[in-house]
Amino acid sequence: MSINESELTEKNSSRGRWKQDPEGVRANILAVALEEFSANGLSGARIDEIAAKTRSSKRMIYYYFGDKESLYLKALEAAYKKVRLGEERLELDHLPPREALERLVEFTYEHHRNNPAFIRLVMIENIHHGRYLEQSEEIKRLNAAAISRVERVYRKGVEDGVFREGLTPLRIHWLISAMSFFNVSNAATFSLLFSPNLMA
Amino acid sequence: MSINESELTEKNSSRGRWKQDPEGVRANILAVALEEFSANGLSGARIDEIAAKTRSSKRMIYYYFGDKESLYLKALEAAYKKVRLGEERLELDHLPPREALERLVEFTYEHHRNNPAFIRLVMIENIHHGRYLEQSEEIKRLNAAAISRVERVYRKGVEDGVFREGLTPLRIHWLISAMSFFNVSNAATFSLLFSPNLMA
DNA sequence: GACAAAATGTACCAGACGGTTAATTCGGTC
DNA sequence: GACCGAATTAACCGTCTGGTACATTTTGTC
Repeated sequence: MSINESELTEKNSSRGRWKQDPEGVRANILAVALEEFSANGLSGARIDEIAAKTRSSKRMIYYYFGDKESLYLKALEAAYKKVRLGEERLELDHLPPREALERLVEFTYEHHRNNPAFIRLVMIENIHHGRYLEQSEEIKRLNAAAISRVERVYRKGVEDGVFREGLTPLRIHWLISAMSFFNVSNAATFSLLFSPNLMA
Repeated sequence: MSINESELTEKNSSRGRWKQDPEGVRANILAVALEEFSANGLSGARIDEIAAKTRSSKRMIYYYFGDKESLYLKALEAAYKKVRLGEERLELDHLPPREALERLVEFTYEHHRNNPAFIRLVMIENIHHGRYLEQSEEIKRLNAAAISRVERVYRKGVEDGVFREGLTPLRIHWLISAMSFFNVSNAATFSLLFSPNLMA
């Protein structure tokens, strides 16, 4: 799943001797697509532009992904996979509830801060009313797992008496997301409010 | 050029007598544009589509607004004008600080909830890194005024001893916005988490 | 009612863009 | 070393879409 950037630096000087590397090409296209879609939106992104930034060609995009929308969906999937996998690696179940929650919050905050592309993709998807998210059983599964993780931590916390009752895992997830998300998502419109004459 | 134009077929049965209403046309175009841009983004919105939903024509859009980006900017401006004007009408200065703040929070929350088109436009603008907001002195002015309002309320509140010190008006504005915004902005991706099997 | 200026209608275009066709080359296999 | 399917290339294509040219109608003014 990692993108191997080694070799491939062959100069096809003598012959048209390109290396075949299907998985690499796929991953490379996906990475570029993620960046482009997140920067320009689904309709704003240009297949030709994506192709140009890729190590391969436009034809390959269609060969592996079929059409623009499918490519977008795969990019979205990849982005969600990354966050959720990161959360899973925290191994919250092995921690006392309070620390688990702290760790989750910190991870989420840092992840969002370091991955504005993900945030923008989610914003874009929300503008589409989640039309594409909806089509991905994979993403639904990943998100359900995320909620489960929160639920396990919360339940244990309530049992231990360190968390108050009456909250739902969904609400907790919402709170964590909201605070971490908005900071990044609305950074642009907010940074305008930091203009000099406002800092009096 | 040819002699026989044969144009009297049925060009305008009732003597093409359309009404002229510049301001109305302008406003109508803006309203439709706001809706379309907020639904499809800057690149996703179609001028032809906007024109079709308008009472006038594509020609008029270009006559009054020049090009697509300018139209988008004017729509964005109109949206901001509406919120800020709403805030101004609250007349917070005439209220005790605590009530003023409550009133502002409630207004913001309700406004965002009732104007998802505005929220989506702001999201779209953030995806563009605020490239267009930046160009509008009008919006900057409106936002600065909004911060000032918060500042006056906060300062009076601190003087009266009902608010604690150490906060900045910007931070307060941020908090109010964040909580009201996320609810609407991420409604789509979150509603998927409400799927039946998650409500256990 | 003549005239200019503002406002609107009609028809059209050039380029962008998503997607395709058909041919070529690679990697492995027998 | 012939053969086949997977991978890849290069050249196209049809349509969509932002934008325009030009004619025409309305309104205000003298």
